[in-house]
Amino acid sequence: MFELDLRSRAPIYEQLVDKIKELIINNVLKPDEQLPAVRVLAGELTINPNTIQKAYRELESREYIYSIPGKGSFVKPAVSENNTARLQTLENELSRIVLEMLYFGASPQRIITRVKTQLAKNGGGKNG
Amino acid sequence: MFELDLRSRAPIYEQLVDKIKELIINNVLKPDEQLPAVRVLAGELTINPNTIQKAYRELESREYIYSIPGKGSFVKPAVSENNTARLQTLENELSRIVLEMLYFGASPQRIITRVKTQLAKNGGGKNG
Amino acid sequence: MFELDLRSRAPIYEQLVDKIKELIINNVLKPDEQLPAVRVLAGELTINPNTIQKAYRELESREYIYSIPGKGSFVKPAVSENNTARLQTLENELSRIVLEMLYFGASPQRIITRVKTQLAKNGGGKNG
Amino acid sequence: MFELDLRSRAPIYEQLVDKIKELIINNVLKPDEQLPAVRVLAGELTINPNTIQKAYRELESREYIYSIPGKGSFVKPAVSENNTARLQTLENELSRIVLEMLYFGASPQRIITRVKTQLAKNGGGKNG
DNA sequence: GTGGTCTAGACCACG
DNA sequence: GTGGTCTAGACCACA
Repeated sequence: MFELDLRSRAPIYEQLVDKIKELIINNVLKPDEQLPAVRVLAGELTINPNTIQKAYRELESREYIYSIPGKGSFVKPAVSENNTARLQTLENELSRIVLEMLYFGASPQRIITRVKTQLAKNGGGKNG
Repeated sequence: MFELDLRSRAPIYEQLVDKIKELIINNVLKPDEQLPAVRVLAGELTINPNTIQKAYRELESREYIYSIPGKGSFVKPAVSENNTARLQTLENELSRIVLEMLYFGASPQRIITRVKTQLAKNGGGKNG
Repeated sequence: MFELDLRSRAPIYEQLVDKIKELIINNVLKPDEQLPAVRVLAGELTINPNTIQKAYRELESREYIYSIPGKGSFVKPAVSENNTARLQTLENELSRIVLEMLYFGASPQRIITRVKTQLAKNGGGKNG
Repeated sequence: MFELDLRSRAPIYEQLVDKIKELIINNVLKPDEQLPAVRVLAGELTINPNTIQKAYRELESREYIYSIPGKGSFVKPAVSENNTARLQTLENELSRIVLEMLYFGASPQRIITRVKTQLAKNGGGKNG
């Protein structure tokens, strides 16, 4: 299910967070779908259950998933409202990256093309 | 000159690196302009000179600045060549962010507009 | 494991970097082998752990080793690609040294022999 | 006469030492030829006379030049004897570099060719 | 346990 | 004056 880079500088739990976030955003994990149980995933990835736990807690606090005690963790359906703050943050990041690409010599054309390609792949339907 | 968040999880020296990188990319700090002396900046920010030095050293190894012992630290003029690897990384980040914006409800139109606005501001001249 | 010259003008951390680099290049330290822990090595050499860490950090940014926080530091397997710049630098050094050897009276024959001997020892297999 | 990189990390006096050493080894500065006076050179290079002084002192202690008080500094003729120690050092450097080139993927053939080319250019006559 | 961060304060090389 | 090096010792995050 996941591929972790145990050699990476990035903490394992953070890699997990990013991977799961990615799967959710790409709609691979559907809304309200149950995530693998902590122990199961720990077994599969042969890493410490505490690390999984930490990743899930992190995802929960960032509102990508929700947990029901005794039942498990589930993908939280995205709400297209009240995300102003988050979108603002993302827009700032976007600007920063565009600027940095220009600084390193990317042509405006190349940047626009890249964005449009990405949008063509994912922007047509509703989240995927 | 800078605003640091001493409570943040991000190390101070890394915040410094990011801020200065930003100032350089935004051409606020011009090529070959001298950066504040280690001790001076440390005094202004009331943090340890070693922390500043660590940030400067990091920026130097990432080729954003250069330091001349006994003289000071200076903004390194950008060379727009052989940045393939860096640009690749940035493009991946770009894709990720576009995807995440879509997930949080931003319309493709809004994203494109934002990018074009940014390019209009900075893509015409020479990073300025 | 190492011998340091504390009186030398060369900084301790730099001597460390050179020694370790040498051990890696000579395949004494094998790829993915763990380096001594910062505190352990500091204890053995009776120098400050920060100095060791500085050396390790330097080696990491030069891509000779990689560090996993909480795990340790390890020898990074060499990738023989895109080292054009580094090889160029080394070739210049090579020329300089050959020239200097001639100046101090070494015969061309002696120089060639020395190089060939070195290549015979290490150029046949895979750096071993 | 010289080109100094005032932005380089390398101290100016050291750059001077290297440049002059190079000129001597390449026989551009002939044996017993007088070097430019400290003040003159300082004027030409617009750097501090102390820096020139330091470079000359360094070259003298390394036996590349000799100074006659009140007269000036002169190129010291190379003696092809008693250079065993120096040649030993150079051979070690040579080995180190060859090894490092191999490590970074240079073929033995490429290394040999480079050395032979250098020898062809400079190894025919007596010092150049 | 590991490496990473930060502080306080000393000393040195350079120009 | 500048940046560079080093020490001593504290605290934190990760697994």
